[in-house]
Amino acid sequence: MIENLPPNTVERLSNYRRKLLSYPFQEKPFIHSHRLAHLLKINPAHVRRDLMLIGFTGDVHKGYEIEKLIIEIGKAIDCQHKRKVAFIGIGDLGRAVAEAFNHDDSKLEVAATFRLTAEPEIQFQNVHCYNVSKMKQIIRQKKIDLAVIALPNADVDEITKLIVDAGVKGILNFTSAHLKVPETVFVENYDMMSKLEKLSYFTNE
Amino acid sequence: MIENLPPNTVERLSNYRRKLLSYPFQEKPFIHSHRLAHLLKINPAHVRRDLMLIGFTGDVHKGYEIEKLIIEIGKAIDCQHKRKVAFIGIGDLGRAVAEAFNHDDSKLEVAATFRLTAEPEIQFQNVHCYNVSKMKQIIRQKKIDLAVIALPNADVDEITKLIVDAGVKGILNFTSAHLKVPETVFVENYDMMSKLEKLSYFTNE
DNA sequence: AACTATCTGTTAACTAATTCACAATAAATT
DNA sequence: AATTTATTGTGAATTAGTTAACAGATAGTT
Repeated sequence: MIENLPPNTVERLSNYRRKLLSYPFQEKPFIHSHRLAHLLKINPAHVRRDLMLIGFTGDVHKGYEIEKLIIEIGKAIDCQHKRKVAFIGIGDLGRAVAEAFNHDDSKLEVAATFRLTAEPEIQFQNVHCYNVSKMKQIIRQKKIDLAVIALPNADVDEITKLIVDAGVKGILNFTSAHLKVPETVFVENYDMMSKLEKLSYFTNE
Repeated sequence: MIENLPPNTVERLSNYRRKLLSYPFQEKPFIHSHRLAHLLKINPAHVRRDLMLIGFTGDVHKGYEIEKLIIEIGKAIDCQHKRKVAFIGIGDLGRAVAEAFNHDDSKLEVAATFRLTAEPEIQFQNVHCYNVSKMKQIIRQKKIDLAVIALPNADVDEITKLIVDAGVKGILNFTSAHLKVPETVFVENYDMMSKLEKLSYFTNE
C-alpha cells in the first residue's frame, strides 16, 4: 500500500485496473496514456499523474506495460490480507451490490449478510444470511471490518452504533441518512436521489 | 431554476431538502445553519454559502424558515415540468433505484422501463416494462429525456447510442462502462466496486 | 440604555483536483 | 546523420471546492 494517495486517485486507479483487466493485453501488452484516458473519458495528464503517484513508469514509445501495471495498482491500493465485508439489508439493492462482488476477483470478500426480518435464516450466494440481532457477535467473530448498509432508512443509527462497536472501520452507506460515527470510521455516502436531481438540473436545456 | 450552480451545491441542496422534509417543521418551523450542517455531517459555512447562492436569506436569530426554504430549493434546482425517466435494466439494481423513486415525491417520474429479455412484457410498479427493441420508439413517443442504465455490462454502447438518438439528455450510469456520448449529454457514473476499493484503502489502519 | 451573546451573509484564505505545457527521450523516417 | 514525430514525467497554472473569519444585526439580559 502506498500512503497518502488522494481519494480521487484511488478511485481512478481502481477504474484503470478494471478497465485493463477487460482489455486484450495478451495481444496488445502496452497502452498509451491517451488511449486509457480515452476509454475512461478523462484527461491523459490525469492518467500519467496518477501512475506517477504510484511510481509506475512507462516506456516513452510503447507506453505502459499493462500486466505489470495491473500488479502495481494492486500493490498501491489493495490490502495484504483479504478484507471481509458485511452486507446489511439484502433486498434489491443489497443483492445488486453483492452480485457486483461475485463478478469481481477483488481482495474483498462477502463474509456475511444480515437482514431485519427474523425468519428464516437463508443462504445468499453461498453466504449465510443472519438476522440483525446476531450482527455484533458475528462481525466480532469473523473479524469483519467493512460494511455495506443498503436498508430502507429504518433504525440506521442503531445499526451503525452496533457495527462500529463490533469493529467495523468503513461503511458504504446507501441510505439517505447521515451516519453518526467516530472520526476513525470512514463513511462513503451514496444517495441515488440526489444524483438524479443533479442530472435533472444539468440537463435542463 | 437558478443557472450555474456548482455541481456539489446542487447535490447538497437536494440533500437539504430531503432532510428538511423529514424534519418536524410543523413544531419547529426554523432551523439554524449549524443544526442543518450537523444533521448532514458537513460544515455550517457550507450550508450558508449554498443558500446564499440561491438567494435565500434567513433570520439572524431564528435561522432559516424551513417551509419556505424547501420551496426555494425547488425553484432553484427543479424543472418547471415533470421530467420523465426511463429505466433500462430492471434486475435487482434497477428495481432498487426505481423503488427509491416511489418513496419520493420529486419532479421526476418513471415513465417506462426496459429489459433485454424478450418475454413477457410485464408491469413494474404500475409502469409498463418493454423489451429494449421498442426503446427508441417509446422514448421518442413519451418524450423521455433522462435514463438510468442498470444492466450487467452487455451491449451498453449500442443501447447508449439508441437512447441518445431518441432524445435522452442525461444518463445515470450504474455499469462500469464509460459511455460514449456527445458533449451535450450529461453522464453521471456510479461504480460500486471503485467506491468499495476506496473504502478498503482508506480504512487500512 | 448599554452590554452580551449569537447567528447570518460574505469575503478571503486555504486546500484539493484538474489541466496545461514543455523538456527529455528515443523510435521512425528522410 | 539529421530530422521529424510521438510519448512520458512533471512543474506550473488553473479551476473547483471547502473552511475560516468577521462585520453587521438583533434578541435577550443586566
